[in-house]
Amino acid sequence: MEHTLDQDNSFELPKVYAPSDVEEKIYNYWLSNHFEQSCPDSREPFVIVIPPPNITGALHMGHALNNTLQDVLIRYARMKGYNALWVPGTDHGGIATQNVVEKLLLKEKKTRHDLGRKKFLDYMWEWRKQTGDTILNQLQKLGCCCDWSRTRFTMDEICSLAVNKAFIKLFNEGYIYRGERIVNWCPRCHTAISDIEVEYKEQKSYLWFIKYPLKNADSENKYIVVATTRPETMLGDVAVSVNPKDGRYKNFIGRKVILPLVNREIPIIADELIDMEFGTGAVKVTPAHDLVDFQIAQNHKLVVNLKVVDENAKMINVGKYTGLDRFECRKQVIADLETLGLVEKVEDYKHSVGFCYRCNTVIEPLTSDQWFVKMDKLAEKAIQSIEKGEVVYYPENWKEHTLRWLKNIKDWCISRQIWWGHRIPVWYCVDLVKTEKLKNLTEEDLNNVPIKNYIKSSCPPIASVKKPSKCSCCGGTDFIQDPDVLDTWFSSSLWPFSVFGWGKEENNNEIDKLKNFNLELNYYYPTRVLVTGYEILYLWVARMIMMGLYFLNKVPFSEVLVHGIVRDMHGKKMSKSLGNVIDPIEIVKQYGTDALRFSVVSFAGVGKDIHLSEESFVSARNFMNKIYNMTRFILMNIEREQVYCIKNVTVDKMSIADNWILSELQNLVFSVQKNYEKYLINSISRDLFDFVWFKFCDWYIEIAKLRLSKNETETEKEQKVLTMSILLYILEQILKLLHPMIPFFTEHMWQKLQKLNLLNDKSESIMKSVFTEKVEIKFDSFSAQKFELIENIVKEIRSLRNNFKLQSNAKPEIIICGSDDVLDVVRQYEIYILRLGWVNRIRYNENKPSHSTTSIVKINFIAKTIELSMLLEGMIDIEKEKMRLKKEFEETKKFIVSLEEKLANDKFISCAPKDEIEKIKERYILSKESLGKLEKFILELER
RNA sequence: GGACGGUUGGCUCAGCGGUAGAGCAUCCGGUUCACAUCCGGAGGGCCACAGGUUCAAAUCCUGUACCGUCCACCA
Repeated sequence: MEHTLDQDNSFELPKVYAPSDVEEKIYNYWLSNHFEQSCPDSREPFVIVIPPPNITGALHMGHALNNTLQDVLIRYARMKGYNALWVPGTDHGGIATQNVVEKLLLKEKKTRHDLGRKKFLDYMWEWRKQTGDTILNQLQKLGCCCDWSRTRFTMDEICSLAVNKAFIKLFNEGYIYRGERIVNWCPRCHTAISDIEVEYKEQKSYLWFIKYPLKNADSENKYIVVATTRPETMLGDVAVSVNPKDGRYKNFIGRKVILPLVNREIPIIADELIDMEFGTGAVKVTPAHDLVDFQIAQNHKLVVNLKVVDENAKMINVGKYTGLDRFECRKQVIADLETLGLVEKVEDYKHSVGFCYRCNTVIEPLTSDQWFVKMDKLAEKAIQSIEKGEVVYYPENWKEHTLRWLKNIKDWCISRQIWWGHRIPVWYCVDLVKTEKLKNLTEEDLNNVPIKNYIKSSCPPIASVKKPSKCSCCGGTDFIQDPDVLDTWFSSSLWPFSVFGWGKEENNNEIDKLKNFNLELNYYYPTRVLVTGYEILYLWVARMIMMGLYFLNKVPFSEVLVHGIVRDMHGKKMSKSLGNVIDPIEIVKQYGTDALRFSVVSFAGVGKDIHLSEESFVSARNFMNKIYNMTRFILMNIEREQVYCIKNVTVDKMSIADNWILSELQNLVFSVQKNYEKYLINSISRDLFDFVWFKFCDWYIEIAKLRLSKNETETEKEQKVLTMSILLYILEQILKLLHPMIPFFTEHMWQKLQKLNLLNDKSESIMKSVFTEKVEIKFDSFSAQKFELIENIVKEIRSLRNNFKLQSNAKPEIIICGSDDVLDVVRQYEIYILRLGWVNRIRYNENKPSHSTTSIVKINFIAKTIELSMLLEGMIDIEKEKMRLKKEFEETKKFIVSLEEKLANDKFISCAPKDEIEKIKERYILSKESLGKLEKFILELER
């Protein structure tokens, strides 16, 4: 087993960083040292449970985003001294998974019914063994430091214990009931699904106005006209309903109509639920296929289960229409009604239609016997907790959304008529008489017979994992288990504690592994933060809160970090059918894992969707190369016999550049910590990018080169050691700061530096290093401020060079005029300007010759200006110079006017904060000074 | 029907009460001993629109438009 990484002792690195060469090695190094593992100790835990991906899943950008964020948080927490644990695992994925496997079977021209329940499940388990861990392996490629020794699966032994325990407890305490209700039925998946699993989409359709002939029609009123979008369901109508307040229909209430095509007599009733504005104000009531109609029919004690569409979406109980597909039947019904002259009109109509979120088939609402969880009391507890702030949402607005949903919660249909899942632990006492007829059937066959047909309806069902020994009601000893399985989200809702072995008590001796689970549950639960996209906030997150509170009396996590959805550049959700998918694995191949992670994290504003294209990753890839070369440069300048450490760095020997970069580092370190607390990961990545590239590389390293190249005198040697020590210190800090986002690169470099004994922090792996909360080198912040002088002068020189199209190798002379205090600093650090401005010589306080161009450089921190002239023999066009200066003169003048207005404004002086007024005053002085100088230059040119 | 979010340079986004920022793209110039996946410079925005609050508004409030999302018993 490989416990260390091979790193040679050389200070040289190849010219281009090749992530693919090192990533896998590094990941194996982590694994073999178990750095990602956690066990309870005296530290405070920081726990995340992964939103378990479906076993059918292949890593997509959404996973990349979701898991990178979690990995960043876990790595940061670990460096901050928490006992960090990230629990990985997968979800069995109920319907979705069964669909996938059924499709595979179909290729062999078989259905699940051909195999039968047992064989089919064997087949599924085998399939899951083969491919179910694909996505977890892909997470490893992403660099995720989950504790793999704790990998769970919602259908493994440990999680199943929790599922059974939870169901039985809820059942015995009266939260679970069975009842005939309208459910959302998917005719393709052949199961009920819950309300939130239905996806509504706008559809273009028609609104048909159908005349229902009145019984005992009078001359005035022959018909009542109803409007419907689903004419085929009229065959199952049990009434026509109007609003009791509707004047138009006052005389109709209580009368009867003859339902066309079936010639059934149905009443006209009045119900408040009817919207008078809609259609004709009269509505057909089809209780078996519409939720509202079901309620109305119940209110009026009408038949509620007159089903005309069956579980296959075929018509039943409707004479000649029986057996037709529902949409086929619609056409027939309309045709027949037209023949009878009963279609008054047809209007174009847009309305939303429910689709199965798993297979995109139009949902058929129908009455069915299902298991439900009573949600009101569970929700009430969750509402209180969220309102008390026991769970905090980032961003906050999801709190309100969740509360609103919880306050309007409906009972949760948890039974599914599929085979893949946790079989409902409920047993029915078998009616031997009824079963006599079924005697020759195997248990396999019994599964296909509605349980009503062979159970004793008088005996209550018993919730139990194992077959009960005796019926408490009739003493019978024959039982049959409910054939349905639980909604996949039922097991997911227990995830934050099922992964820690909640449910163990009942099975104490059965699984050795569970020995420590009580201890662990207490230590790790509740977890810290849940990271998820907003699309499963109700489906999953809210339910976890309810279950956590119910079973453990504690919310399962104190924070919810909500991120957005990954979309393409046109704002479309990425999907295979649209062909706009960007495969993270491809990006990894092309740009490296770190670049992928850094990109994704940079784009991910809290709660905001992110838009990606192939090009989105280029910038991060370039950044990786930049920091690679930055490291490479520093290593190139190492001298073996020297010792570099922060002890070599003393304030009195430091330059303004040293002080400046350390002060900038300090600001960075503070803001990074603050932003982690608010989960503003994208701000962190931006700040790091800016510091590293624009401050450290562009300025500090460039200046450091000066001192690194000189190595003769004792002072020079001392200066070189000091500079190298600072460079190495900052490099070390940059690596630590970046590590949570780009773990591979930073570990790679850490190992190298550690081996060369160049690090302050002696941790063997950067994963185990300690986050530096405050810069450990003392620096002088006043000196740091002075760096602005150098920066502004250099920028101005560069700008002038480009303006006058100077050859890149040309080294002009410049003249700088200003007050002594400023010039003292400039003189001291003249060498910086010579180098960065590519200037030959600087003269001070001399008169500028006519062949020069001049600019004003503003130095904000002391509110002074300096004059900067560049000598350009034969390159000056006096007229152009005048124009340039005049333009600047005018702009400055305008600006001064705006400042004067402010300062003359009494209200501004009395209302604005002091700092602000000071700032304006300084600006005013600065601009006045500039203006005077500009005027002088112009006059000189005109002479 | 309700609610939420977005609208900032050609593109992707940051800024969220005090003189408009970054990356990419564009243009100009570059083999100065880390990096052309680079270096230096430049152009480009009355911050969707209309009102209001404020000494001061891209930033707060109200309304409108467009885009996006979620929720609802749209028959």
